[in-house]
Amino acid sequence: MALITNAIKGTLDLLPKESAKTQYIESAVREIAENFGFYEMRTPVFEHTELFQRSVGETTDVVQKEMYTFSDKGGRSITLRPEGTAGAARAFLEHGLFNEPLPQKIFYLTSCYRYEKPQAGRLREFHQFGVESFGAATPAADAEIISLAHQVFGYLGVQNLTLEINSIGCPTCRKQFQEALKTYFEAHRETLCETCQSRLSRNPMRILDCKSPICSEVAAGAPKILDYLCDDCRAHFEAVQAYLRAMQIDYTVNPGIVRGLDYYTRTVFEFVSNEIGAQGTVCGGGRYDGLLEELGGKPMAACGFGMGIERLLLLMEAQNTPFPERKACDVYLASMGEKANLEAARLALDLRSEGLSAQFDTFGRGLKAQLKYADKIGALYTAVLGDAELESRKIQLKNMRDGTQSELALDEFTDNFQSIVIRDAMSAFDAPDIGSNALSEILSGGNA
RNA sequence: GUGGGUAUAGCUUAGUUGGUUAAAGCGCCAGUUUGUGGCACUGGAGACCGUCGGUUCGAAUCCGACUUCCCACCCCA
Repeated sequence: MALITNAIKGTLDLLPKESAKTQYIESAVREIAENFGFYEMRTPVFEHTELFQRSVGETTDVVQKEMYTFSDKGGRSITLRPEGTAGAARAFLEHGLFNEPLPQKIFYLTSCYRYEKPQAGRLREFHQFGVESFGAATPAADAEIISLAHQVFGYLGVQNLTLEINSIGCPTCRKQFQEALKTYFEAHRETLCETCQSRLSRNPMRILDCKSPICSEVAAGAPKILDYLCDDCRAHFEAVQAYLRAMQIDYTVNPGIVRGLDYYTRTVFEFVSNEIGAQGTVCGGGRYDGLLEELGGKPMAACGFGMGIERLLLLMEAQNTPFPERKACDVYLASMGEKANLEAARLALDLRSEGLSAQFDTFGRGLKAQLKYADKIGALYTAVLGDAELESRKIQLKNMRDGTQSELALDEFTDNFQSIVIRDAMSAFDAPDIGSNALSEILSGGNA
């Protein structure tokens, strides 16, 4: 088949077969966020380019080479969001949410766009679940969002994730640290890899998480940020850890954690896996006390994280995490003959309005083929409807799992079928005798 | 942006040292007598062999470029 074109590089189509898994993750994440008091915010896919330059940082890789930026017809420079925090912060300020009760706790579940070379766990369009706690300056807020992410992983049954935390200090203590780093690495300049040599002037903190064995050996002896934290930052970091211990969340302090977005201050953290390839960070975030002011608002503390949905899914699949099955078709209405076809359509609508999943033939198949189809789509029951049934006002109901067949009154089909579905659900829960007695009463009501 | 690998029906693959209508399994559709799924059998649809160009009497097969997807660097979720 010669297609006109294919999907854009680094993008994925989510087909019906796979969408149930993603929906499951999304609904889990929504529910947990709300349990924590975080409510959804939706912002546009695109923003003024300047927003990301100011928030993510002019010198970051994301801004310098990964953004989808274009001019619209009005000559504005527009950028597809490369991450979720900037838009959320903008909306928070624009709508005066700082006048609402603080902290304002929001979450988002959206697509993000980064022009990168695709590889395992890295796409050009990907999806993030993110959380922001605006206005909260205390260590409890850092710990709360970390525990939220932790709870998501626990709920979904994800295993073997390590939580790594660090503090990169506030602008004042970080400056001193960077000076110290620079002089240290300057002394080892010759042994560093090429990229790290260029990092030396740009952002020496990056050298700390270089994967080259030589660089990491040099980095091991480098000054530690934790030794340079000012008293406030140190106390904050200690308190975050105290909260994590109190909530029994395992973590390791990794002084090498350096986030690539400029807005971070103090706490930074990552949930990392080694089971999904080189891009192992499933969730990353931290505190960004300077961002709101940087965007033109009053100084206000905040923290948040982003979680990669595709990476999470990848990880769950790698671990064979069980997913709930998509709701099956309760009943397939197999019909033959013009009148029966019409009756099937009417019945299906009736069943559906009662919240049952019902399907009928829209393909023009014969009876046998309809049964076959019902089997393929996993229908729990098939109702056979022909002239004879129309005549006798009784419908043949076939249980597709055991093949048994029974007769139901056509005129009360929906009600009768509904009780059967309820009975099935009860027996799946191993219903006690009292329950089934009550049910058999219901069942004997309108049923032959 | 830099490397390495890859490309044949919807999917997974076969295709001999270039040689006629490119093959199989799965999947899809239909049938196996009259109104009943799963199993089996039979048949059918479905591929300009990633694209363009080159070599050749002749290219899925050889050569080149481009593209795709995969993996790693880089960076990040």
